[in-house]
Formats: sequence, structure tokens, C-alpha cells
Amino acid sequence: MKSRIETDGYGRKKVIDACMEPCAIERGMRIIGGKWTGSLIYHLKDGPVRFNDLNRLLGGATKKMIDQRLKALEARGMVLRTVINDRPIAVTYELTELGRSALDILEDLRLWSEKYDIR
Amino acid sequence: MKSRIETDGYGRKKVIDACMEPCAIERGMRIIGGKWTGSLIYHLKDGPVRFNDLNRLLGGATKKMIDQRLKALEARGMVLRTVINDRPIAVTYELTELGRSALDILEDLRLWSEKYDIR
DNA sequence: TATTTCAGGTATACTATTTATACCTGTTGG
DNA sequence: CCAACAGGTATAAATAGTATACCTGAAATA
Repeated sequence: MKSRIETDGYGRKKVIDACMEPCAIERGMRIIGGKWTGSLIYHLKDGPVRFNDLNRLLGGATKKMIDQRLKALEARGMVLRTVINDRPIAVTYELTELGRSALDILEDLRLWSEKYDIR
Repeated sequence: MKSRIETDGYGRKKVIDACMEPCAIERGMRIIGGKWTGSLIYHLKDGPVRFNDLNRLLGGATKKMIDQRLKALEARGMVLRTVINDRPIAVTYELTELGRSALDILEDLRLWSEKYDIR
């Protein structure tokens, strides 16, 4: 972010070099901030989880949503999909190294959310 | 989160006590994860900023979006709106203590986003 | 003086994302 | 045989976000 702000002595601030593309925070949020994405990643923190279990863990999200999010995260290299069995089909999803790198942020968010009793 | 997961020896995990409401991470994301909300808060980190400057700082967001986000954040006690002048009207927005409490998370997100070159 | 510019928004219409609900193929348990 | 589970997909409706134009009033510009 090269944009800056200058103060004019009245407690006001004026922008100097507005950023015309989404800034780093905005870009980050578009990856882990989408609805359900954060909890999805967080629920994978302890290892591989199956599709329907993720669906149950994220009470409220539909299968379609879970599916979309997982595909988007897989496309970004944050999640790995593995078929562990045909007949009966069984699939697990787990975090990659990049996926795991986001866990600290999510853990802090969880603590913040609980500390301030965010509803 | 009282939900847990158990392993069955095949690298798979099964959910034991699914959470039926959005968990803490999901609730937190719904406050600071909405589109533009994170950058909006972040751009207020150094003190009061005026409406139109926020609009310029967040290249891409419309005034309507900025307005909605600010109102939502104000309603949650994260942002304070102050009219500093009638005739010519002038308004500033600034973070409350609660608003400031989210800055660490956002700063970490920014660093993560830059480190892994998230686009 | 007339016109433009800025402040801080609101109104309208449109597009995109998310949700609810049902359904599909195949396997296993009763 | 029938129901339940696996891992999804299809369709439609509701919600969220975008683009564009406009409003009131004051001040700066031509």
C-alpha cells in the first residue's frame, strides 16, 4: 500500500495516493474471508476430513457451498483432495502447507471472536 | 466449539458432535470478513478519516458499500461517526476500542497476503 | 454572475453470490 | 427389499454487491 493520508490540524485526514486495486487485506479476505471458507480451513486443522463430515461440522452450509469452497481452495493450492476408496467411494480433504499457513490468523480470529463475544 | 472428530485408523476422521450454529470463526468472519470491511477497518488505523477519503482509499468500493459497511460497524460499536462541521458538512469515522482490537488480526492477514503473494 | 467542484450521502436497476430443496449413482446394513 | 450413507449435482429463490446517476448546500473558479 503506497497510499497515504495527511492530517490537516482539525483531526481530519486526507488521502494522498489512493490505492486503485484491492489492497493486501482485501485480497487476503477474498481467499479466507468468503462465507464458510475460514471455518472450512479451520476444521481441517487436525488432518484429513471427509466431505460429509465437513458438511456436518459446518452446520448451516450446504453441500454445494462446501463443494465450491473446497474446489476453490484446491485450485489455490490450499487444500488437497484425495480419493481413498472407490466402491464405496471415500474422499478426504486436508490442508497443504499453504493452507496450514493461514491457521494462525484463523486461530486469532477465533480467540478475538470469543473474547468479545461476537454474535 | 464442542464438536470433535475421531480417527478411524485409515487416515479418515469422523465428526462426533457437529456444531449446529456458525462457530466462532464464522461469526468473526461475518463481522470483519465481509467484502471491504477488513480494509475499511484497516484504513482507519491511524485516526479519523472522512467519508470521501475512505471512498478514495478503497478504490473499487462504491459509496453505497462504504456507507453500508460503516453503518454496520457503527451499529456493532466498532466505529464512531462524528460530524465535525455543518455547513459545509464534514464527517469523520474512527475506530473505537473494539474496532482497534481487530487490527492485529488484519495486520497478520496483510503480512500473510503479502508473504504468499495472494492475488 | 454562472458554472463547476466538493462535501456526504441516497435511489434505481442490474449482476453475482448464497441458500433451500430435491435429486442422482452406487454400496452396505438390517 | 428397503432405508441410509457415500460424494456430490440441478434448479430455483433469496440475499449481497455493483454501476450509475442524482440530491442539497457551500465554496472555489471562470
